[in-house]
Amino acid sequence: MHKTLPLPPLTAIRVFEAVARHGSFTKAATELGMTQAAVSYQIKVLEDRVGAPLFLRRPRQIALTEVGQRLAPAVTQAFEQLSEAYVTARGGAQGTLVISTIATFASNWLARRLGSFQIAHPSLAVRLQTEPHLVDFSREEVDIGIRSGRGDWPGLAAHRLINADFTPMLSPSLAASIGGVKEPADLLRLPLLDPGDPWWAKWFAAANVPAEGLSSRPGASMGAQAYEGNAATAGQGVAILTPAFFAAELADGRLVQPFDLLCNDEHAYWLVYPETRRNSPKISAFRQWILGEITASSR
Amino acid sequence: MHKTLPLPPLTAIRVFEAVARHGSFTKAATELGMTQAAVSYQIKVLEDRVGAPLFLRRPRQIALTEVGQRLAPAVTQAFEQLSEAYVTARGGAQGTLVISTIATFASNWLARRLGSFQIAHPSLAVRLQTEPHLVDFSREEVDIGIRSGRGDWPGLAAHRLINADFTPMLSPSLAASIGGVKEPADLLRLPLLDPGDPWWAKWFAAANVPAEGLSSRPGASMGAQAYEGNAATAGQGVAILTPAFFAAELADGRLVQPFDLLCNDEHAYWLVYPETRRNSPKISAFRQWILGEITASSR
DNA sequence: CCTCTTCATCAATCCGTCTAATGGACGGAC
DNA sequence: GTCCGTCCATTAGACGGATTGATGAAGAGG
Repeated sequence: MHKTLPLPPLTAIRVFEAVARHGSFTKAATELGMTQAAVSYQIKVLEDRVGAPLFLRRPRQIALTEVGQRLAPAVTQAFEQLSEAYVTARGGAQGTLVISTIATFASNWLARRLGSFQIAHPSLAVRLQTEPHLVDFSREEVDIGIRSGRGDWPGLAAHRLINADFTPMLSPSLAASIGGVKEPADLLRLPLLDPGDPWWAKWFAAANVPAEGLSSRPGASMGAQAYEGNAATAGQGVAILTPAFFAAELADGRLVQPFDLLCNDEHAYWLVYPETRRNSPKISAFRQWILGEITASSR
Repeated sequence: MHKTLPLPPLTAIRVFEAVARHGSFTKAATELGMTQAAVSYQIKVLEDRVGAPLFLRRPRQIALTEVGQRLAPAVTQAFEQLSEAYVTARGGAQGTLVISTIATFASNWLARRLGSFQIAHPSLAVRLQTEPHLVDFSREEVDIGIRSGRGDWPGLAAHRLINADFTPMLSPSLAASIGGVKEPADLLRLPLLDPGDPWWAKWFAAANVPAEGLSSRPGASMGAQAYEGNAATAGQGVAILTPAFFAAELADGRLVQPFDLLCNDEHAYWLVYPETRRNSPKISAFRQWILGEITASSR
């Protein structure tokens, strides 16, 4: 049976290391930011534990005893290794940012802007994961998440990015094909992309247009805004989309938004991360960047 | 300019090491002899310092994050090194016993008994240094000292070994050469070894023998009991010696002590060592042995 | 469904560590 | 020699980090 004898107090070892390196209690105290008295105390503690003096107290200088000489190099080396590992880990911790997002946001918003973040933070590697559900940050190795919801996740900090507003959009040529879209009811003369989407019903209701049997209308059901947006851009029909996801298409005229009427879903897209990590450099870097992008694009 | 970033609390690192090794907070707590709550706290502290989670909290088990994986091996290695160095140092500290003694005691008492100590403690290497003055234990690498004096050294523990008694001794044949030594004055008919030794004057005074001009008597002055003892054994004269140093010669008849009258010097031979080290294994081993030898030889 | 195990959290406590002041020992300057 | 500056040791006292014990939440297994 082999009983491992307990290590002496590590603070004492650390102090010993500094003293051995400097050959002086006072200088070690300065380096460690503590009093010479504290150093003296710690050395005494360690000497008690080891069972032998570690230093010879000579006038104006100290010298390592044989025991001390045997201990010092290994201790110094161990601390160097520890320090190096810590720095590396810390660096690694700051070097990779793992984002868990939902596909819609990734493809319609993040993808085309992420480049500017990477340019701003060249030392940060970004790993983008799209997952249907909000990850549990304590179980998965994820730094930040982007999710839709109400922003009320316990233990998580949440910043509202964009509202899940929706309104019909179509290509200018498709609008022209019926002589322009002047009022909401005009849309019913065009093919609706995914007419079963509950957003259509909501929007027509808000527009005061009776629109029964929408879900029975022929049309494609694609389920992801990116696809519907592409289809609309190609002039294949009218899609009901979140404008913030198609700012570029609206700006350059590939899509038009015929009506100002926006509906929304009571929920929004949020940036979320564990409250406790709010000060992590990479997290605040990303937060700062994305919130800046949001205000810039809504201007 | 390169600022060394401070290491995180070492207790936290130690806890982390144990947790990483066991893959369990609870088991690590058991190994470290503390509560699971304390382990949890320390890990959190370290995670705060590192700036990233070190473990993924999965049900019924934990797993290292990437950062943790990078940190753990180096930390374990560093602690192994530390532990090994500590054990070695501790072993070395206990493996060598440095005795600083005065020549007289070494040659007349210690030398012929030390063997039994080494047999009793085969793992202890003994280094015997003879020095005229009491060393300063805080400046010289010495574990124990044997010195004559009054036993009142501040900061030092002192055990009386033998009194510095003295009485005349001579070889049986020399005594027979004058028909036997019957009374103190008979000694004056024989050559005295080192007649200038103040011990002679003291002893004759105590014996009520007028003995003027002792120091002017012809004789050898050797100054060390060992030499005088040898000379006396060889029948070259009468020496005034400390009986405890010649127990063997008295026992086997090489020397005789004609009178019971002992004088002494007010001082004795002492075993001394720093009070603070009284519990050091090698010191108590030696103390126990030498005090046992003393009582055995005075029995 | 209940139980057991695991980790997280909280408030209260304890003890290890540190500080400030002081003293002793020594070396160097004058 | 005397004074001064530097160094380490010691002490009492205060602070704060570490620890505890109780409790809660989550999940696995019977």
